[in-house]
Amino acid sequence: MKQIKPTESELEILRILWERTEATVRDVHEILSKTKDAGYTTTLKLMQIMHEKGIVKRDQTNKTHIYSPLLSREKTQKQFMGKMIDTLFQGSSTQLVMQALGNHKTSKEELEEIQKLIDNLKRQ
Amino acid sequence: MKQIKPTESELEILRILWERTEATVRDVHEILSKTKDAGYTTTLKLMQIMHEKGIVKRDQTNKTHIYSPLLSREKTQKQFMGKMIDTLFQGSSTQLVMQALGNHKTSKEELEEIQKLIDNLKRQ
DNA sequence: TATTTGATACGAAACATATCGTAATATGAG
DNA sequence: CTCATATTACGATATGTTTCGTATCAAATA
Repeated sequence: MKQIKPTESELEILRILWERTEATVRDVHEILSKTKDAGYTTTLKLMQIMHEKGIVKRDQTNKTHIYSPLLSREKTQKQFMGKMIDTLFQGSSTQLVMQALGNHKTSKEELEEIQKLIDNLKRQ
Repeated sequence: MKQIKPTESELEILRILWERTEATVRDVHEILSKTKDAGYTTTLKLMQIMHEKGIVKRDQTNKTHIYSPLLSREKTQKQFMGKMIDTLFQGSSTQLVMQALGNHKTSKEELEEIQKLIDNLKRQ
């Protein structure tokens, strides 16, 4: 089993691809350049590398290639969460949850949604 | 405000320092080498770099230096969680919590502890 | 005191990541 | 068809991370 671990920059690109399911380099670059200051070829190169690594696939029937993610958001979330829980939360996902809830303002509605989930989990 | 972001290897060392509040290079290396295959000087160098970066402080009154963390576990947790929520969970800590709860087995006691926290939060 | 042992310091090498300049190429406008 | 433009490809550079060999030094010990 191979563990592909996207880098920081790759994650930024993946985030965009996850949102729109597919995009060209220009699309991605346009969005990226709103918050980040890098040239077009930089984004291109990154996406080419991601393709080599198997992080994204691309349709190159047309001159302008269209990229889409091969790693699912869920799988990637799990992967990073696992690492995080191990090294930062002493293996306890509960600690992580407490941290997350304690430090970020969460609306009443969201809290209730979480409660519902917990009730379900307890029932098993 | 400077953002010190420990690397992967640095986190592994920090984890050990957080657990024992202080340790020598040998201590750290001993523990590390149980799970990782690297030479003593590698660990030493890493800890020296961490010192330069201000991630750890060291008492060098004796020949054998004693290291301790300068970054708190809590602060580091927050930092990484923040990044994670942004890039992987669309800014929603709730989504992260749901993921964490859904994917890892959590005991009934822990679930109740979380519920207590939620009740408190809702009361505010 | 001379030797061994265990520690730090230093520098180099091997990788990986991020950035970008330039070249090649296809497409569409005139 | 020719030219301008948008795109990909390629390669080089800069920077950061990880690894380790060798040198140096201090303390214990024989």
